[in-house]
Amino acid sequence: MTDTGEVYLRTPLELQALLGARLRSLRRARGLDQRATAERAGVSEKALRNLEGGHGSTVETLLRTLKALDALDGIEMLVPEATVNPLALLPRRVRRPRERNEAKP
Amino acid sequence: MTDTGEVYLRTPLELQALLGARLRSLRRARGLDQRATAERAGVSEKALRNLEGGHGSTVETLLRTLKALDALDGIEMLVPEATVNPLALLPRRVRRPRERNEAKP
DNA sequence: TCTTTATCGGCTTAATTATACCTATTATAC
DNA sequence: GTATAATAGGTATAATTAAGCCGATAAAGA
Repeated sequence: MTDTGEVYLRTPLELQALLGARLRSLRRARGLDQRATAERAGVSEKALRNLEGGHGSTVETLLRTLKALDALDGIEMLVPEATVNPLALLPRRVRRPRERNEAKP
Repeated sequence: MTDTGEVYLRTPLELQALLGARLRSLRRARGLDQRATAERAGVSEKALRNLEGGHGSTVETLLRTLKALDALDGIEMLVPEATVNPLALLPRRVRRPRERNEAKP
């Protein structure tokens, strides 16, 4: 991050690498090794290695790992409930994207 | 979340659904539709629908979407740099998991 | 009513990831 | 030096996801 505190990385590859590195640090801060963490998360050690190494992973593997590391609260901050009124910041939008009901097959 | 502010969902499926719902709210708060968001993210509309619907997704799709929504700062909070000294909280661990160097192929 | 827009879900094929297993490397313990 | 533990990375197969299509549904506007 820059000295202003923003994430400056751009490519998906760099972002994955950053996320993985952070997860690894968090795991170590918890005093857990990959084997124990993978077992708690219910994923394979290889999947955890790929996640930590930034070599491709699924959202499910990520969430399972976060839970195993007791870091689920991070989701709240990652994507907080949007309490912002969508209408408040729509200069160019004419019609408001309405809430859709279930589509009946 | 409970009134104490914690995430109470358990299963990976529920977590994916929550994450997807949050992303959808965030997208709407930005005044974007799925088509424009998918285009900005560089993913297919189907992949974005799966992500928002909690129907399985990859970390790459997640990160691309977050970037398209200008929500990358959330990563900082999701998994902050672990400045905690691992040795400080290792009651049962005998040896410290050392930093490994690159493995030479 | 008819049209347009946004979303949804199914489908097929291609690409990616998960799993299980293996060997190699590094650091620590003995 | 040897043994052990933790991590890295390769491979083959199975499972999952992405992409690109398609038609359907619901809401809003003309």
